[in-house]
Amino acid sequence: MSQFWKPGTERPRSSLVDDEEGGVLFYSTPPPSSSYGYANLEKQRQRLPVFKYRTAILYLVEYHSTVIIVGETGSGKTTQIPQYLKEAGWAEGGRLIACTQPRRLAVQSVASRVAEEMGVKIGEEVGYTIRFEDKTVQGVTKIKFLTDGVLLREMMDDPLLTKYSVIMVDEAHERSISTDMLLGLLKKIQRRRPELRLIISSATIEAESMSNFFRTRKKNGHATDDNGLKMEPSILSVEGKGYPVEIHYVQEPVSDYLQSAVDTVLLIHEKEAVGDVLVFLTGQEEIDAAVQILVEKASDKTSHFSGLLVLPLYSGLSRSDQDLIFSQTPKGKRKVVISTNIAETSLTLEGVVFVVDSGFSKQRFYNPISDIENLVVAPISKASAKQRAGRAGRVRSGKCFRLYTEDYFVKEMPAEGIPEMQRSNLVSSVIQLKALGIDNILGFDWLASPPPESMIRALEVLYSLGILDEDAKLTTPSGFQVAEIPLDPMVSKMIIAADTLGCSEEILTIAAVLSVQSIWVSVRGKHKGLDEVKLRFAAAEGDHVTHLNVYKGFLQSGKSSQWCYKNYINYHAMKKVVDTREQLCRLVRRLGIVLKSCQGDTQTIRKAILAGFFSHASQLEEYSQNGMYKTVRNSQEVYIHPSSVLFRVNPKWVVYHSLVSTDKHYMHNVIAIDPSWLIEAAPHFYQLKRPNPAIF
DNA sequence: GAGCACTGC
Repeated sequence: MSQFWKPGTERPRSSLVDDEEGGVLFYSTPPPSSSYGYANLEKQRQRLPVFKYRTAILYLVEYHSTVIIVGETGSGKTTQIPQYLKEAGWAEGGRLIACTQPRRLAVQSVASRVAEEMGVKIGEEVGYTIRFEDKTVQGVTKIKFLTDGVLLREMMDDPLLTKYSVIMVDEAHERSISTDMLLGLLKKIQRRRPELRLIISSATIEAESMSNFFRTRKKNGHATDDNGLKMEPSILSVEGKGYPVEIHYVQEPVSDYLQSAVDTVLLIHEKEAVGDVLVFLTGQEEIDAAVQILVEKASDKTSHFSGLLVLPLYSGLSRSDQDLIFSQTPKGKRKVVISTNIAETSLTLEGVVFVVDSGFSKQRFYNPISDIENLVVAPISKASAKQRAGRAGRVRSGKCFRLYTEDYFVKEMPAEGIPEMQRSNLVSSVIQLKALGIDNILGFDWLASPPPESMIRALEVLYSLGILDEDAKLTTPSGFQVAEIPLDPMVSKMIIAADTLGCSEEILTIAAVLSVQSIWVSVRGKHKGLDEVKLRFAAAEGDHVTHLNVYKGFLQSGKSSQWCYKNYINYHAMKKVVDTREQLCRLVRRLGIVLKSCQGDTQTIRKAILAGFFSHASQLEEYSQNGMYKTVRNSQEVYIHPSSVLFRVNPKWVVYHSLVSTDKHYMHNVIAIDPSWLIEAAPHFYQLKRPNPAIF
């Protein structure tokens, strides 16, 4: 597969096998699937680095309860190991082989690749499951790809995951919350089901700590169980097939990595051979600034910088902007993509030969005391730096320019990032563990323990919502109902309250809208138009009711994309809202919730919202000139976000959906309320916090 | 009058 090509000529064909670890490949030309004969595919399979280890892997899986596979990008482990297992008989007798991925797109693309290699139709012998999409057939499917979140959900019906013979947890090094939870629970399952085999696949040598975690011994001290199965995890390394990447460091620390990144791109263009450039910065604002500087340079037709084609890449981009990034670089041009971390794991760009690494990314941090999540620009880990550099070695040997010193890399950069578990609000995780019968949350065997303060905060929130009782057990029925609904527990509580109040139709719409990023198109510099359009939908009660108006308008337009375009509404987001709402309706009906509309009674709707969000109440500061509010819970200074329809309206009392913290704490999605509803919705909470209700 | 790294059920 190691083909080279001259710029301007047709690019070599590539396939998804090149990329399973790195996420999803975007083809600039459609893959020539018709030319893949079976024999051809078989040869390709045998050329993958992992093929040499086929016998070893099968031997280890046979005799060890847990196998840890350290494999670099492009080793082929994700697509091949499930097939080896199937060929060795692990799917016989109605059993299933599972392979989990952190991302939905990866699940779909890996599954279709494996189905193609096996010459079967996707959804039959090889299937996949992601939320809202189950492409498996019971009794037929033998290899199943799924997100780790889906496997966690499956445990609620089948706690010991009895239908699986082998579970491969892929991308474990990413340490997402669901991967960490899954690993802790799988360890528990293995104690009850010693015959279950686990394969943990990771790109980094964190294998040692992973191995320690899974090291279990029988009480009698033997390292094997009665059937001779070794309890000691084994570790196997598989090399990748990336090309070498030359690493360059700066001599002196840089004071302005943005400027330095721009300078480096210009230098590469001047001195280096052909090949696209990928620059890692932290966020949209920074990226747009860097793009602008470079575009200005490139627009000077007389300078040789006119050969630069500069493009931004972040998740908020529209479809059409994303298409530009994955299109072929025009003849005589050098493509420069300036990206967030999205290009580190989720998306793979072809043709990158040079990487510029700022050494920073935006990371989420959670403060359990204030209950606020913050996005902070923070230094990346060595593991991330390595991953970023690897992006330069996909088509041929490349170069990575790190905008930090070698000394810093060696002596100061942390080896691994902080697991997400330790940087997040844990309300959803705690309720999920409770639903799985894990009573002692604080004593759970975590791969890395979250801060006790975060767990205590989560328990408090769930208790105040009436989801947990005094003994920290799920309440009946609402605790169990909330656990069944795959949404934030505060949103789920709102849905359950709507059942009693008779406005479930409206609240399900609101829940669906809150689960997408934003239903408005992102408009830089076009705020005026958006604001005017918003007035057409704006409700005096606030944003949630405004969302209902938009949803109604969308349905009345016949779900028209034209209508969305005219109204500054994100069509794809609205389609997702409709989808999600449908799924939620189906789910809550199963829980015995009756769909009913309150026919525009916005007071009832707001009361249902309060049932979940009473702890997010804020009061306008008296005599406040600048719209300052204080939260009722802890007198935190907050403001209504300018995107809200209640911005500058400043009702005396509001309830917000979430806080966004930048230079100020902004309340996102706000409704106006009557404070007496708070006591009505949560007497326990408000009596508890305010023994003297004189403030009302 | 301002801004959202990235996922997932």
